[in-house]
Amino acid sequence: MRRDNRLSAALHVLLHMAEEAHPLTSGKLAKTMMTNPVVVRRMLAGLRAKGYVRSEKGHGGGWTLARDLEAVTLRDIYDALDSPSLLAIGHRAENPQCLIEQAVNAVLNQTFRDAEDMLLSRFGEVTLAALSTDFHKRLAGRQGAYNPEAAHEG
Amino acid sequence: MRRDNRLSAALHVLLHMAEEAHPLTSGKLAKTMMTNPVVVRRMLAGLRAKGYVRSEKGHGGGWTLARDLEAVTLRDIYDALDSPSLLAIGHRAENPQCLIEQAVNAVLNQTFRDAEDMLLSRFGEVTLAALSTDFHKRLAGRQGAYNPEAAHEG
DNA sequence: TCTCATGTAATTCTAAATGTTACATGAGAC
DNA sequence: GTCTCATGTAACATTTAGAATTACATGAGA
Repeated sequence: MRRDNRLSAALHVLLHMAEEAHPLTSGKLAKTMMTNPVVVRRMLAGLRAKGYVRSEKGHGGGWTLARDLEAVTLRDIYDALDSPSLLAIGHRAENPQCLIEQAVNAVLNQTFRDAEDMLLSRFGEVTLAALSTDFHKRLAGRQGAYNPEAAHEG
Repeated sequence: MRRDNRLSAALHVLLHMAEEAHPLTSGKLAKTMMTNPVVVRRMLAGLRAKGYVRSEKGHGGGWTLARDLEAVTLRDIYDALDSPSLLAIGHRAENPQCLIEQAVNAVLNQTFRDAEDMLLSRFGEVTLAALSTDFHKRLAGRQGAYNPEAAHEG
């Protein structure tokens, strides 16, 4: 099954924005993400609607963070992306007449619910600030300055 | 995201087989599952390879269970279906040069791994016998005899 | 040898993410 | 004002993997 990358992509974009003082254009971000500007705009539109980022048109325009990194969790971003489904497996009919199917669904549903709850609560525990701290630790380990161009070569 | 139904479908089929003393044809099972005989055969081929079911050709042929219900867990079936991916979300590059992407992946990977482990260990705890018991409880509650035809009407 | 059922390859259908094109809108720069 | 830059968005194309279908070979009774 194909996997939805939007959460990963959104976090990546947000942290890049956090490293820059000026607005970043969707074109620039798209190059960073090796994707298309429209894909970036589409994704960020959801975050803007929830107030996590701002966008401005015209010269010098682009995207900027609208919130403190401490104030935003992965859960917030996940929700802003319209809560894409987390699990790749499921079952056939939601309200089957067949009692066997009901028994199967009962077990699977409970298990799936628990797994989703676990994922969401984990997401709620991690802030963008924590991710940023981790990034800067890695950066210090490399003893290099931040260079978004070089970071995405090859 | 579209969800993979094979685990649910396989469990459903296996429990139907458990209720019948004679072999069930893929055509009959397909009608039960409102799907196509080839889909059923393809799915059951994986289970047969692992020894959970048997198939026989010709008159009176079809599919039968090859193991005790107590001896098979949902995990066994999941593995026999070739371990379809459990999570619908993921990330972009597995070994990104970008340190931001690395930081993002580190958090997401750990979370995803934990969720998958939880699902698999849950699957390992539930036997087909437990599902069957649940089914028979529901059946007793309905005070009806088992009737696979009626169970899948409408 | 006829029929039934599986075995399996090849093809098509489908849904959802992803990617692309095209063009309208609005904000500076000049 | 108008040119350029950048977002906003609709419409369309591509991709991917599961699901469904078609077609035919194989083998086991009746």
